[in-house]
Amino acid sequence: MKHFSEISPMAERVLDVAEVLVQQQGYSGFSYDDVARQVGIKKPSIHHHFPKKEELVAVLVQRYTHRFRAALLGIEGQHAKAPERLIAYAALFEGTFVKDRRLCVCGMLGAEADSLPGLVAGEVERFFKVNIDWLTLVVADGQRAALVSAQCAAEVLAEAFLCALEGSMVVGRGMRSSRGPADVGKTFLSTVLS
Amino acid sequence: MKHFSEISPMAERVLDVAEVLVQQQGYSGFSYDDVARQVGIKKPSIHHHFPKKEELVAVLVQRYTHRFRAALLGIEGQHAKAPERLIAYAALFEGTFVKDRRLCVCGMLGAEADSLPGLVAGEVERFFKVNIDWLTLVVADGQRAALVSAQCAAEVLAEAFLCALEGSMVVGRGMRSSRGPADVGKTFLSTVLS
DNA sequence: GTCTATATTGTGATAGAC
DNA sequence: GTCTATCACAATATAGAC
Repeated sequence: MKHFSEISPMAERVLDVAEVLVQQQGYSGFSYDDVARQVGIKKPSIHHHFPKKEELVAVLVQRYTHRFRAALLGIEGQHAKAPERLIAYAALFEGTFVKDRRLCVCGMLGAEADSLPGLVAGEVERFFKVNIDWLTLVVADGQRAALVSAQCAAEVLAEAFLCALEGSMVVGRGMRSSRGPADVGKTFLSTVLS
Repeated sequence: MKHFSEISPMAERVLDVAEVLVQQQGYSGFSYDDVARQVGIKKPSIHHHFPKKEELVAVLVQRYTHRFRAALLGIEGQHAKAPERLIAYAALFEGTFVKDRRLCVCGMLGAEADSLPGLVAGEVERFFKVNIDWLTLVVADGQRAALVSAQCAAEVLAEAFLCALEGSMVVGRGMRSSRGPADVGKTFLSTVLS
């Protein structure tokens, strides 16, 4: 399989379109024809860049995870303390959700995990691991500085926080109204930060 | 559209099978043929009971919401205080998830909300409203008794709790391991209960 | 790289016999 | 109520010309 860093500009455009489609319709909800129409080339041309759907989406998730890691690095550079970092993390999800109530790519694919090809499922798993690992480090740091409640283990708190954010997008979509990830994240943090 | 209380035994079996398929594969991920094979009758016979997919799933969600309300009533009968009620509520989700990592029907459909027919989207919205309303009453009661943190409004806390539970199923599925709704619910509550 | 054409399979849905 | 047969269409995917 190709690595996302060595693909052509047109393949990049394909990924851009497919990413939004995954966020809106899910893996089984979008087709090569949807992508082709939005990109402005024909269906077989999409197959030229990504022979199989499984590969297209796997590369898409790889790129998504990579960009997420870059954003996490950005947060580390902008905020020194755990509480600010966790708020900035929630803002990442909010930024996705405010654009037409788009879901996190891996939130959507996580829900569909049962019917996902192996390659894709593996990349989704990796995304969540990366996020929980990073959150665990931030939470543990906050606990050492007595800025975050030490009532629960860092890893447990980290995972619960991630679940609340992912869930807020699903629930927010299911109800026409409701709060977004920023609000739910703030609520969660208000019970955990000192 | 038919009401779920006045359908034949065979239609009930169809709903049973379709419900699990929705939880595993989502609305766009299952087909009338999948249902037919598992029920043991042919595809057109499914259409006889539910002419359109939209109707089948709408009735399915109606029944799901109804059963959920019955379970909520059961919790009120078994537990008097808010903390116990909230723990029992999380156990409801855990009960679903431990069966082959099944998702909440409306967690799955909420993620797919963008590509859902109107009838179905309406029923999903109703499910979430019912749950948040009930949770809000329980949380408010707990706050009055000083058993639940009054730092946040009852409704806000209720919605965050629901999000954490729905999210725990999505994330739990996306990672091969991870905690289930019971663990995540417990973590959330440990920060909120006195 | 892109296209037309096509293979193959699957989908929701209907007609009409039993 | 269930079936066989069939429709119209959409899906992933490939062959081969340009």
